[in-house]
Amino acid sequence: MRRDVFQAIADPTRRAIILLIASQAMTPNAIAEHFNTTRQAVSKHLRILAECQLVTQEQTGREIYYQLNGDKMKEIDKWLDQFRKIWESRFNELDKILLTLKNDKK
Amino acid sequence: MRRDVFQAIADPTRRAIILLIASQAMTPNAIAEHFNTTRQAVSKHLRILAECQLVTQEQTGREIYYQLNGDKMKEIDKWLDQFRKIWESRFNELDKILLTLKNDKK
DNA sequence: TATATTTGCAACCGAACGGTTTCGAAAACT
DNA sequence: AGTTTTCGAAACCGTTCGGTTGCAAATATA
Repeated sequence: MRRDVFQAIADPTRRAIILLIASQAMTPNAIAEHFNTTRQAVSKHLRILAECQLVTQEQTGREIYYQLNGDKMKEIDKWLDQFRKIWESRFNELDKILLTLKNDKK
Repeated sequence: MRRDVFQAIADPTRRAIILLIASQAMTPNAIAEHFNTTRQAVSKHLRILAECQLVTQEQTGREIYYQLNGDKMKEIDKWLDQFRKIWESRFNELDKILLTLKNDKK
């Protein structure tokens, strides 16, 4: 299937699901109550989220609790890190210019 | 069109383009040289990236330089912030437990 | 045991996606 | 002026996506 985290968070419904279960594990039925779609559609989204390990399942009886996997969320954060360095270096360059202007004033 | 940042970064080629032009603005032809697709395919990706304002264009003559818009990248960072708070609070709870255990030891 | 609930899975459908090919417009070069 | 280069836009094609409907399996309840 080759699902990755970035494709998983591309869909707004899936992002809403992630936000919903971030603070508390929930069952598919409970999650589906928050959306205007069928339970099966939510189940499909959960399957995609599980495939890329963004959520983990925990079965108790016939109920399955879905929980957010924070570590996988950090993968996105890690990807953003590449650009933070660039932003930072750009800011430093701007900083140098501002410092130069300051020194020129004196 | 309804393009948003999350859909834009869902495609691996687009993420590669973003990384490529992050440090230096480039023309579509120059970008296309880095991929095994046609220039038109890259142009399509650039259009999508431009639609959600992840990249900005700057025309000089017949060449168009595409540049990454860092502010828009921060939108992703902002979205992640919601979860950082949750991670943090979870850590704090764990921290409390650990502290309690420590105190019990004494 | 019979019935209701919770869930995943398969089939189907219209829309969107990613790609190529083709074309036209504008700028640069000879 | 004629040619080359750079680029976006349109048409087309196969695949994937998000959704619904229907069904089967497993657990709980009467």
